[in-house]
Amino acid sequence: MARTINKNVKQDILKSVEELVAKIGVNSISLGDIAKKCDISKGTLYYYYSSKDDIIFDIIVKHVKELEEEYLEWIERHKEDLTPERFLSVIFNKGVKLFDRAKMHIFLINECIKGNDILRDKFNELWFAWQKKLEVGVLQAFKDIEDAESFAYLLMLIIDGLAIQEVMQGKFIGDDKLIEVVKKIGEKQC
Amino acid sequence: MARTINKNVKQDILKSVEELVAKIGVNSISLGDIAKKCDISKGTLYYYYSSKDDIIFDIIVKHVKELEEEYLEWIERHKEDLTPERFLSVIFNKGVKLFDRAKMHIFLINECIKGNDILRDKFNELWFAWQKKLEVGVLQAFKDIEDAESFAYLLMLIIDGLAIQEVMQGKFIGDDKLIEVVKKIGEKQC
Amino acid sequence: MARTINKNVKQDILKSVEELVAKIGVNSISLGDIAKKCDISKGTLYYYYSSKDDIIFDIIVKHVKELEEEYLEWIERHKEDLTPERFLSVIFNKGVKLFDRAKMHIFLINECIKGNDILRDKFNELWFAWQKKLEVGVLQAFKDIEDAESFAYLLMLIIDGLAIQEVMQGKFIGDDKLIEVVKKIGEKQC
Amino acid sequence: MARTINKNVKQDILKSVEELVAKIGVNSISLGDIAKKCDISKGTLYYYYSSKDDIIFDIIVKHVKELEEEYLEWIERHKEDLTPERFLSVIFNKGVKLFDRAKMHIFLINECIKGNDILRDKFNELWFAWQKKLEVGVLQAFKDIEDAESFAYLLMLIIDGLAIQEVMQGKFIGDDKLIEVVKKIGEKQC
DNA sequence: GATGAATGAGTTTTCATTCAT
DNA sequence: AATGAATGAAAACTCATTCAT
Repeated sequence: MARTINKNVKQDILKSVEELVAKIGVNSISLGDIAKKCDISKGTLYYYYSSKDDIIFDIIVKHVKELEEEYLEWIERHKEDLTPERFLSVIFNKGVKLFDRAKMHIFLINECIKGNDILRDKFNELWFAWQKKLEVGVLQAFKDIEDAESFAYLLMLIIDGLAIQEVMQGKFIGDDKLIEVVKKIGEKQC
Repeated sequence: MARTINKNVKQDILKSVEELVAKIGVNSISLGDIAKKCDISKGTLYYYYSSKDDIIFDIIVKHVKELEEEYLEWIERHKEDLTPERFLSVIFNKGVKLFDRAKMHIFLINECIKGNDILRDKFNELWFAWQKKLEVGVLQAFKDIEDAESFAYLLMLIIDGLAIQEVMQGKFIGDDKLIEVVKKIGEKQC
Repeated sequence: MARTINKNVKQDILKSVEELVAKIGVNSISLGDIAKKCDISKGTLYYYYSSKDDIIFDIIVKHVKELEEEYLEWIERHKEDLTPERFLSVIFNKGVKLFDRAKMHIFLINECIKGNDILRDKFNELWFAWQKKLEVGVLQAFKDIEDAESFAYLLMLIIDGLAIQEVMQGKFIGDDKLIEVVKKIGEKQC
Repeated sequence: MARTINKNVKQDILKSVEELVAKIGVNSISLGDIAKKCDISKGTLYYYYSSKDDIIFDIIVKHVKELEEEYLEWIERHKEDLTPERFLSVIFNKGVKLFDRAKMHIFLINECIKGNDILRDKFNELWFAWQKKLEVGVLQAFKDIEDAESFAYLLMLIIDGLAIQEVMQGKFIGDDKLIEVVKKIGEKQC
């Protein structure tokens, strides 16, 4: 019998899992939790996904795609007045935090490094694609930048670092100070 | 009265767990695995530690302490010729990576954010203490630095970001480029 | 090697176990708990007692003996003015409750019926001996009593029933009412 | 493995647990024992009940409800000729004993007092409800009774006491004598 | 398409008991 | 006389997965 997959059910599942992952992490959610949240049976879950890993894979793709899309949208809206401050502000202050996905971000990374190479490679691929798009924004915001690629890379590191800070609820020095420091990199020097 | 715990067994356990955590992550190791690796019974494990969390707690303390110690040692050895390049090099290239603890670092963070507040607060406390020590190094390496605190904070973010990169085996742009970029922050500008 | 048993240590153990049993029940206390409360090692515990059951056995003997002694002492003190009310009052209101041992009483009974026949027979033997002594008190308090034996037996049932009420924290009707009801049994009727 | 669909799995479990509890007590039965007796897996047990306490809770409700029902049925059948003797006889001789549940009764009480307040309150609630129904029987059997409430309470104490006697296999004086003694309470006095 | 009963291998944890010192 | 390190068997509980319906 050929399977006819109902897209709506799949999306329902993903949305529910996303919420659960963001709350309690990948390892802590059981398929029972997911089924209950979706108001479907565990059997149905297995009709749409062949394993728990399968679900997580889809979540990762969705997560990075959404981060990217929301970023691109923002850049598009502000392309006229893209000052370094505003650019860095959206990256830092609103970056992973804006989308309220810091926790999921870290949880997913953790899942990737537990041994699932396919998952990890997919995440890296998507992450790298985003970095390339970040470069475009960097060039727009910092006219005099010398090495936009390295700068974009640095921003990605900082985003990951901030995600960790966010989930760890560490002492944050404040956006203004952070922006002030990083801004210098893109500015002309003597 | 006062229990004299066999230090060797406790250290044996910690070392084994460290290796296992670095290999397969906190959630993936069972107490059975640990006991087998140490060649002791599960009962003995509980003689030394009252729970799995207890063990992880000790691991975290050990992990951050060691990172700190090795860093301080390095700074001490190089205090005569602490150029910005060398300083950033040890932080970035050798930071978490040097000690081959990136994976454990991320795994431990993940463990912290799963809901164990005590664990998380301890990690934050230790991490903040290290940041303060980093500030001292920053001041030594960058004579003209304006805001050493923010810079040290940035470095911590980058270290976390690099740890993620390391465990995810993402495309790394190379230390030289990264150092070049970050160095600018500490330099005088027009 | 002949064992030289230190009476004081044994008494220390018994006292501690008694307190623990009264608080959390026989099954819930571990030898570790006992050792900690006595401030001795588990090994020492095994020097004085060959098993957990051994300890419980001693506790039971001590428990019933003390109940009996305190009762006899009280009867002796009040033999001059032993009204039915006072007698029933001490049996009911102060019976098991007086000695604050209701919980232990029930816990011990439970232990006995779990399969340990030796324990059970010992308890019964002691309990029956006490019943016989109760009969003497009954005869003193109720001059016109017809069947003192049955009455004493009834009192034993009530004491057990009250012990259960006590530990279950059920709704108690009040001593006065209970005394009033039971008193009738011992009184002349038309 | 042959999967035999059993619609009455929950009832099977309860019945098996009841038998085991009556035989060896609550603490002594493991979920493994139960599963084996029901010929199901431990997993299945947890499919129907979320914990051991959950099972015991159901057992308690069932136990008290059944005691009550059988008593009410009996009263209904004998309402025409409810002499004091017959009434007391069914309460004492057949009360807890009749239904062969004395052991379970005590075991359940013991479970309640070990710290499980919810269990205890439930038991008390049910027990009190039964006492109220006993009062009705008392009024029917003893026309001249003054304080039916206290008398019913006394009967409850005696039932508990008899349950203990039963499980402890103590020396029983005989129903006739006990009935004779208690009967006096309900009779007119000078 | 969808279900939910059933599973079994896995997990963490407890604890009475032993024994060399 | 006393200890405490070590154990192993058993406990309660979890959960991804299967499959007949």
